[in-house]
Amino acid sequence: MTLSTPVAYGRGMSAAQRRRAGAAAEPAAAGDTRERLIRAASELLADGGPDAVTMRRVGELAGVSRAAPYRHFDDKHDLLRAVALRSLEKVHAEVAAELPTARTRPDEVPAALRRAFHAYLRHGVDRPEHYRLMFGEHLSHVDGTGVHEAAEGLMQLSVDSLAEGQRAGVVRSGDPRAMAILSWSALHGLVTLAGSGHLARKGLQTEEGGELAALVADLVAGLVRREEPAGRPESGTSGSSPAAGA
Amino acid sequence: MTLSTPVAYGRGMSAAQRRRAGAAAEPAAAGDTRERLIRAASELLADGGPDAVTMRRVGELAGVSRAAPYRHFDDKHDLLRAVALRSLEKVHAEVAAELPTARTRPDEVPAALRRAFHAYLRHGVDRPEHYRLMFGEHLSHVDGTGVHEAAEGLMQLSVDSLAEGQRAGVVRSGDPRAMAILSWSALHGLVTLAGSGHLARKGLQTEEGGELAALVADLVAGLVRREEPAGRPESGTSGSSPAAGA
DNA sequence: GCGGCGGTGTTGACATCGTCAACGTAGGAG
DNA sequence: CTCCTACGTTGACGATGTCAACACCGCCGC
Repeated sequence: MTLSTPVAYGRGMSAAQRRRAGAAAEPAAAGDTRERLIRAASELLADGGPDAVTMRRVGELAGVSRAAPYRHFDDKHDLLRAVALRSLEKVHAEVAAELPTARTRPDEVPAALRRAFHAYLRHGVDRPEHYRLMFGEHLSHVDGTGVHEAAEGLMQLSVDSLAEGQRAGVVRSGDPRAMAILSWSALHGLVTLAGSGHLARKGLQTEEGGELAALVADLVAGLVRREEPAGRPESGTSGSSPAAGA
Repeated sequence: MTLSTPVAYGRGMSAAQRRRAGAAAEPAAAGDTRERLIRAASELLADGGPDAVTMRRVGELAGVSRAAPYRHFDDKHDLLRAVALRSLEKVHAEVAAELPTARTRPDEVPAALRRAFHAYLRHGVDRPEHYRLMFGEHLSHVDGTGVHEAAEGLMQLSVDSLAEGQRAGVVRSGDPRAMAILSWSALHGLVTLAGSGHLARKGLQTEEGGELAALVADLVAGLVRREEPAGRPESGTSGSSPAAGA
């Protein structure tokens, strides 16, 4: 496929104007181009997969020329790293918003954990390309500057809430870090499996009731101390006994 | 880096002769070049990561020209798919060799599961690039022809042994498929985490005693019915209670 | 005021890559 | 013998990541 649209980079362009227009409010104007580059790369990634993310296209979508990104990022990897960090912050926020805290009533902890795990799963399944970017290829591979730390912070969320749950007496005893690693691992695996089509994917469409939801319920059930207060309808597929991972 | 070795493609070659020779019995000599191409790609992948796998280099390493691979594979993806399938077969064999069967004595089931899980982990950690190829990017992404099925077969191994363990009364009850999915997910996550450097990696050097080994022990402990017959020394890091996932 | 300077952006160019088309050859089928 | 098919080779094309060279613009010290 040959791209037929040459795209007018003309100096006139609208970049400058656009900057002026929406600049005022936020960190908008400062590093405006940089911001647009990240967003462009992110969009291309989501729409067309990793192969669609091309420095030229990123520049084009951001309204600059093909070499402009190199004024803001060392490298293509560097740009992708920025995208990954953006995504990690987002997941972090989404998960943290659901996680039980010291103020959560103890009997609501299991439900909170389910919601948090579910948020993680949903994020991974809804944005598979970003997920792969974060935890797949480039992260460990080349560099991890910042990404490692961000991922670490993400896991720390689990560690903290599990410890919290133990203090409240609703999470069973054990090294919370080991439990967090295993449960995060399981979530990670579920995202991968689901994204690969190995799992029925429909399970995630509604908040509850799907196959994935059932597996998450199993996972949580393995973490809590006894029986959860049955706040939810039967969780479909899964077996009867508490099944899942520390 | 400019490659300076032009490689002598001599017309003589031996491919045709070799084909005639072993054609009858197996796929042994048949597709000699094809075989070398796969191995070359595999080697390049292991040594230099995905970016090092280039059709030109693959051809060169296999002793043919840059376009020769296209006589055996549709595509670069097609070649990589063949490599992935090769790896999957290998993991399958390694895991299957350790997995408990109907002939395994019930009290040895936990140890067998530990060994099998460990074999999976070791494979993933030792050949990170191949692992990523199998379960990372290209699998779900573009095509999964054959790869999906192979991965499915891999998981079926777990399902079967869990069911077997249930029949022998040493694995707790529950839907074996759900348990297999969660435990495989956890393993997958552990491989990813370990390969990303999020985990201390040293744990895998010796068969037992490392952090990863401890996590595997936790995982298995969550699957078995009661207490395992304490065949192993204390497993370091992990908490006291059965921790891990179905 | 002004001269320089760093930040930002642009185009030109290069090596490399995946891939196709055209061509050559060698051995088996007719 | 001839033709066909399988296999391999080189030439070429478009696309890509990246660097070098150049242009603009706003800000600093003089």
